[in-house]
Amino acid sequence: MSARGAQGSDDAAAGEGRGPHGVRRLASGFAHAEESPGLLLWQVTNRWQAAQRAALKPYELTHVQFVLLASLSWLQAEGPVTQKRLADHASTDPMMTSQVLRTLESRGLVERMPHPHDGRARALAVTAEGRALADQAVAVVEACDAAFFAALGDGVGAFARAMRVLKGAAQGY
Amino acid sequence: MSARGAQGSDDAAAGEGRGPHGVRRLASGFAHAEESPGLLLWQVTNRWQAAQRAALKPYELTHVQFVLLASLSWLQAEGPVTQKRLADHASTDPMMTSQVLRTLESRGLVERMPHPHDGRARALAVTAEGRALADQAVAVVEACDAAFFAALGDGVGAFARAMRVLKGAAQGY
DNA sequence: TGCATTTACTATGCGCGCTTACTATCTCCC
DNA sequence: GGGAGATAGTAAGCGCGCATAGTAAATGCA
Repeated sequence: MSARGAQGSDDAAAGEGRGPHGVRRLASGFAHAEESPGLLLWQVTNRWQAAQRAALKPYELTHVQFVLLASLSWLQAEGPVTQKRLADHASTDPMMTSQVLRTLESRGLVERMPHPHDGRARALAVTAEGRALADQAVAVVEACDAAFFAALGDGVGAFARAMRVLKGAAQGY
Repeated sequence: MSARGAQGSDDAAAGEGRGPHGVRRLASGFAHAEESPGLLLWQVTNRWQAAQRAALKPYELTHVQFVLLASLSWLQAEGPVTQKRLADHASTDPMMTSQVLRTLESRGLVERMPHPHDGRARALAVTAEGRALADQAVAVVEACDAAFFAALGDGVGAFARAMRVLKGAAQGY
């Protein structure tokens, strides 16, 4: 990429070691947006999504489509799965879940049948084709994930733990 | 990658500490999507964005609009800022940067003048109103950020370090 | 039993994040 | 000087992520 050097110099000089937990400054006129944990989180996730997108491209699946397909494969062993249950498990928005599932249905990867006991709900099922695709995709996604987090080395365990803490803390929103 | 025996009967039990870097399994029939680092990263970021959205709502700013506005405030002390320079600094997509800046321009928060030395480029500037809004927003965003990462306690330093490692590693995409 | 509340799902709309394709300008190099 | 390639920016379009609002069916409670 282009001006890595120039940017790196002023960024690093200004942003480094300000305080124990990233105390940043709000000067009289402008903010030092810089590298807050949240900003880093956002930027890294964007990169991660780009990596996932690239890995899933051969299968014509988006990241969310893959997550829902794989989650459904996992869940459906325990009986009929509703859209809400799937959305809860995957932490996806119910509205988006509905929309993505209809896309997957139109591609013949899942089925959305009426629920046996609840007239409002749908009973979801992965088709044979969907299952086969998910099996392939899982492999490349896990390889992609491993490559992405390889830079952390042994630190990936601590990282995942921190993520679970944050996820749990943010639950109460 | 590593072929492993059948795993897991249930979510929580099965997902815990499998190996140094999250070796998960692809069983005969279904994937154990579970809690991979990447999935956690994605879910946590969605929560963080929701928190930011809520914090910025009173100012009628989205997260990206805020980032670009604040970044521009920070950058423009060093001379004329082009859209590309801003996009590089904020790690945002150039296309989206263009679009968001025009939104900010229509609200009178930034100006997009012709660049003095480059006929292709734009010289960006924050208006007085934009600067005032950014100053207010920075405060609430930082408070929001602090609250979000408070659950990590002292671990936030290690977390930010890990994020920088991942960001650097993902640079080579 | 009858009615209010809750719940599962869907329609619409906005903004992000990115892809592809295009114009206009700048820069390099002959 | 002049052409080739790189670079700054924009147009159109797709899918996620969510807010708002609405329908229909299930549940709770008198």
